[in-house]
Amino acid sequence: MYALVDCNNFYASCERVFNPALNGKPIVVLSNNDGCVVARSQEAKDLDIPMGAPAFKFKEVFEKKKVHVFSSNYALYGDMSSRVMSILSSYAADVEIYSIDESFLDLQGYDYLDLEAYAIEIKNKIFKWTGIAVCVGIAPTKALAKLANRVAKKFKERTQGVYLIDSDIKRDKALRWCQIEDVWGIGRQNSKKLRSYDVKTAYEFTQKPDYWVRKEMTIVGLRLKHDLMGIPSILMEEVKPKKSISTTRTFEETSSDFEYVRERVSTFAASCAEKLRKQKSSCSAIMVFIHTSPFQKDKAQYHKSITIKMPYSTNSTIDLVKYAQMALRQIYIKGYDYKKAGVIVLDFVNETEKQLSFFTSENPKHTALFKTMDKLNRKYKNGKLKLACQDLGRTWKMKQERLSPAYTTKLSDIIKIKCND
DNA sequence: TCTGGGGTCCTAGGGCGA
DNA sequence: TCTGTCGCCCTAGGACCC
Repeated sequence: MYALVDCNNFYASCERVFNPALNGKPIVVLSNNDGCVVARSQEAKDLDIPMGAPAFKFKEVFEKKKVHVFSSNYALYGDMSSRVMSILSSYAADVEIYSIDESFLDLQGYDYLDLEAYAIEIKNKIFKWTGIAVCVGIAPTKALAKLANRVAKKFKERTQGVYLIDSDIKRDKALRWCQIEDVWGIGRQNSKKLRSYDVKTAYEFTQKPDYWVRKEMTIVGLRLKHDLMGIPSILMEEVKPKKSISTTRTFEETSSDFEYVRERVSTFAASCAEKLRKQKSSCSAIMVFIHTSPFQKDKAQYHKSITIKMPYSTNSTIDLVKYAQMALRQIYIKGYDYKKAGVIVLDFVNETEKQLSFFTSENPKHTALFKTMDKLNRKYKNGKLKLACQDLGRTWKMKQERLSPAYTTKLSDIIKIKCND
């Protein structure tokens, strides 16, 4: 059996833990740059504020309905997440951290326990120790555990936040209840396609023949179908090293100026280089993309990406910026209004296992140079050392107008309690 | 005025060597 | 030596997740 433990309205719950005055009030948390709604409390959901709603379009609703709006506070959410995950690790030998707010627990060999009671214990301990409410779904496969969790969340009163699918009858009942677009792994495109074939529920999906599912939805769809039927096909995953690192941003305004885009791409490449050095890796390929705003439909659209293989693997900011600019020159076309760009680095090797190239290699001085630069940048966060091709006047900071304190990770932000004696 | 960012996996189709 | 086929690798693009 597998358990899926999922935190309820995670970002909103984190904000509430240290600010109980928010209990019962609608809360939304915005994405980077305060762009879209990425998390909502139940009260905000009840106000029909959709996931992904652009914040500027809902400004009036927020004011009118007294919605508490927060910028993403990743320091807080990351720390709260690791507290929850560390509790979970004491309940199963194999825990797969699936995302910041959910984990799968492999409960094979735990059949001698009363699994429902076990799940209630997990739920209660997490709430007691962190203040975060979770729901637990337990089933013979991961996709069914996801579904069980959905049932637990939807019928919280009846299930007390815990639901077990442990019989064919319960499985069929849940599958018939679950709309096709709500199935884990069925996205917008696939649900549209399935609906066009009159497949409306998870149950109807499992009734389609294998060859049909394989043909329409590739091997991924077929694995999902089997998993939903109770045949384990999506297995626990171990922590794998990263295959790519990216830095991508939407611009504050559109720009057709090459120099502006070049500066942005250089800064993104520099950021990737820093992330690479942090995890002690080098990369040997770099991908750069640029595109116009898909929302400005009246304007000419363009999006293009290019991958460049480098002659040696490197994590030097100077090298990565050089190759990123080289890539940009190949895809940039004058006359378009660009809105977004990004740099993705690929093909990693361990920093210490770099393959030497016969003709060209990384300048050995760069290693020492960037070691020092990283050290200084960690120490003096406000006076960042940069390359000259980056905008030196700009302290690149995303819009975060409604950021809550980093209660658990910054000494100056720790809550102070007044004692009246 | 203002619509996120960071990932993974899979497939089709072309190039290429055995 | 020529040609066809198979399978591997690579890339771009699309789908999915949170």
